Amino acid sequence: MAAKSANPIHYAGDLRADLVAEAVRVIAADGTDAVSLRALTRQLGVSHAAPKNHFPTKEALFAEIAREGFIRFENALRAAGDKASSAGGDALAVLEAQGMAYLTFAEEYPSHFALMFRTDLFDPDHVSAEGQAAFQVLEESVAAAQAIGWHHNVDTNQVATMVWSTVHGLAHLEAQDMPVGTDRSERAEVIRLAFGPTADR
Amino acid sequence: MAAKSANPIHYAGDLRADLVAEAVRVIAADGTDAVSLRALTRQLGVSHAAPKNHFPTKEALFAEIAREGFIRFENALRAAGDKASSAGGDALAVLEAQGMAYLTFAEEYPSHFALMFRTDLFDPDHVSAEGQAAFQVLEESVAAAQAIGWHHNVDTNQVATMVWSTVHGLAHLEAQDMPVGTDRSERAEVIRLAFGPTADR
DNA sequence: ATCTTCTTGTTGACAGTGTCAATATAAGTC
DNA sequence: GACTTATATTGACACTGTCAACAAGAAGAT
Repeated sequence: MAAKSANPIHYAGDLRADLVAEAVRVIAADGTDAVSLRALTRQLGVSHAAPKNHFPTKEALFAEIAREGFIRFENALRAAGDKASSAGGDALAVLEAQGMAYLTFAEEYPSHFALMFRTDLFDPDHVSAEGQAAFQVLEESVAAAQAIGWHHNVDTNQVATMVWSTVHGLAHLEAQDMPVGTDRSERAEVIRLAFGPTADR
Repeated sequence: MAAKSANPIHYAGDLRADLVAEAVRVIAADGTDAVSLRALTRQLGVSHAAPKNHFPTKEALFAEIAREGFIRFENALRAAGDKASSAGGDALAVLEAQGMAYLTFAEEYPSHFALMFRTDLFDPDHVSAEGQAAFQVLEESVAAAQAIGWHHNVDTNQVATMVWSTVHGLAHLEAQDMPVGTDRSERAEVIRLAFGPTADR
């Protein structure tokens, strides 16, 4: 009867998923710099080199979190748009709903959001597909809003960039706890201000 | 005749300034995570503990760079506003000029910009005064634009937040080399889109 | 001028980090 | 059964930020 084997070979559970989950926790608490692979392994009760099999490098772990972030992100945008649409909202209402979803996402998944745009922490090529898919959702909504008259005489790319920038900037400033001058409860007003009716609609 | 003394006691130059300058170089090239105090000392030819006298910790070095960033930032905003104003531009033209200055700053000082909003890398209290001063410049310009009719019936804080978010978001996305869908040469159009004439002006 | 104190640098040590190589065990495959 | 593959282990390496103890020169006081 071997006394407490020193070699429990297989991890009880999904180490890959648990590494991601634990890293997400650490990032939310103390930022991306606070992530230490060895600390993660200690927390999960495995040896310091165990992550190697799932993520060859720390960068790979970060890339995976960012990738998952972009996927959830796109889903959140689509869900918000669909909901607004089936509630009878017009194309501009859909766009506003997606803007709010952007902010909600950044608030609900701060760790993912913190990584998604940190191109210095991982190779952006590994998530470019997911990132472009997310931007495309916004771009489609912008085009739809233009079709009903909103900024109808302006290049779609430009309007989409404006929309994305506004909502991304607010999300980023809020994520950094910047004193944005206005209360978070008034985010909808701020978005409506940028997306709001123009002279030609 | 002492052969190449092993103890050059005083650094020939301003070590504090050189540490900052070298760190800025590294950040611009490889991001904040690539900054290593020991690598900096090697580059400057001093011992690994030399920075201690000027920056007790790495965080202090980052805070100093961010602080300098916010100061230059405020100056850039003021200069752009003054220039537009004395060129005969109205309050809205001033605001647009400051928006462009925001983007130019992020482009010219990418390292400072990368640090300024990284509240996980240093104590934000150390730069809050400089940060608020910069935001106040924008807020004043917004108030002036409202005085000539632009979004005149909306809370100034909300409009200022919208303005800041848009311009900050675009700067941040560009800094991360995100495919913002529109060319950089069209940034002015994007800003004008967000700050542009509304139904009531 | 001498003594003292302060500033700014030095060396040496410490625990902690990511990554690699070599190894061992369990699970899956023929 | 034997063989391969996947997953984990230990041990090592160079590197990191920080601390303590110390030294040399500058600045000030007497």
